Amino acid sequence: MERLRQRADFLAAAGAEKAPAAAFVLQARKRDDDGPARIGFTVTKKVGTATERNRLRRRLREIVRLTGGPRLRTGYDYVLIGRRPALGLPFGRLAEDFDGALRRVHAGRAAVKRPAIPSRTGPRAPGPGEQS
RNA sequence: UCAGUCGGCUGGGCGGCCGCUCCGGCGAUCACCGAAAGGUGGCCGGGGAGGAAAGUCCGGGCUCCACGGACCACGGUGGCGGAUAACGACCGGCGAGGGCGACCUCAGGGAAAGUGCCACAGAAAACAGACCGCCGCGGCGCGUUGUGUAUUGUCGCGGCAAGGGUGAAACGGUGCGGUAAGAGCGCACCGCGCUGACGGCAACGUCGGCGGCAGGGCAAACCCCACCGGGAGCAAGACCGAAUAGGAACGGCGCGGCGGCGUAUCGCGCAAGCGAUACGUGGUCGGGAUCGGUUCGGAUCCGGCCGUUCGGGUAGGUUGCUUGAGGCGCCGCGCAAGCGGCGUCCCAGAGGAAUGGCCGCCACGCGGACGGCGCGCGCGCAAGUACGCGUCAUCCGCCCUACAGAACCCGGCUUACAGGCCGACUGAUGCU
Repeated sequence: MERLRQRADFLAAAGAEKAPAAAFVLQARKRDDDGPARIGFTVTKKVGTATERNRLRRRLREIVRLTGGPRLRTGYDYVLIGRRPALGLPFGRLAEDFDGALRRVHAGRAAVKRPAIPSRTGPRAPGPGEQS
């Protein structure tokens, strides 16, 4: 699994599809090439101390390694932004949330050419395009 | 046995499955990403967080920059000795205070160089002075049958600072003598100042002599004195090095505007033709510089485009990057901090940042239940029994571990921390 390292890649992913969950926010961006899927992690200082940030990033990384592997699409950059609840939630729950977020992110990409989204009198938050 | 003081160590163990990172070896010489520099990818073996890695409060190494010296400014330190690469930290003495004690805590140059401050309270806060008060004398009154004395009130003059009260602090303290009352006025002890001898490297201590006491506190208010101190930091620094913009050199094609003619190509059109672009040709108008030159006129160059090369340098990459005032063991020196010698070991090196995720068993700890034993105590004639404490065994549950994550490296300090272990010492009490 290739990791995102460059700041520019993170900034590019920040403007793409987002899928928030209790413990994290998943971002996904389609690149122009067909290279392998890459993933990066963002855990800010707001989350907690250095020990807590390390632990949070390691749990997220493990979820991606165990459950994400075959589901990540080639040519995509993913970014997981860690949130504080990820420290306490059970591991199985985190895996389910990641699975759901991945589906929403891919579906949102498919519906990206819809002009119908302003017509929906719905949520102004950049939430998921569908309810799961 | 109980109570306590000080110091040190430790910071769960074993196993299973799946991963991460670094090093070495083998394999491949290939594939992928990138413009390049460079990076990623296989198999085997080995290494992989802390006592605080933290705060970044001091000190050093290392790197770059600056640099003749002195003074000033600014900052720091402040009894003495030792140790060190260095320090305000460390070790051992010294002083003051607290504790029965082991020991703990605190301040540590100068207040007779100067300035400033001392709130509130209090009469008075620094230079002496006197609110209540104490004492004497005088006048008037009270008292007395009268006079005097004693007592007492009030006014005036004078002496005093013992007592009261205020305060963080009140012009040395306590006691005795002394006195009208008092006062270092006199004496003893303590304190203070000066001084001598002895001990100690020294800070200082011990003993003695002299002085009747002069000099309130704050220097963490300014200040004075002595000593120390260049600045910035691994995002330091070194090397490699895009795109874009800008710089330099070389080469090539072209002077610029306007209209004319010719040729070629393209578009539209059946065609004639029209339009656009490029090249050639000559006409007219025109900016700057240089050259030879009397002017006219002429020549070259610039302002334009294209290509190649070079240097600086951004993103990015590589390095610095872990062998070091290093760890461990033994011996020697030292009360100690620490120093020396010998032997031995290599012990994390990430970089949007590895050292992890899930699980099983065990140990430790905490809570609960029940039972056994011991002790205390209540009830009871007694058997016995309620309650509390300690301990042991079984079962169940909880935490399934505290504080916390290297970022160039060391020496200290400070702060956080579930628990466990060890040693030295002190005071009570019991037994021998």
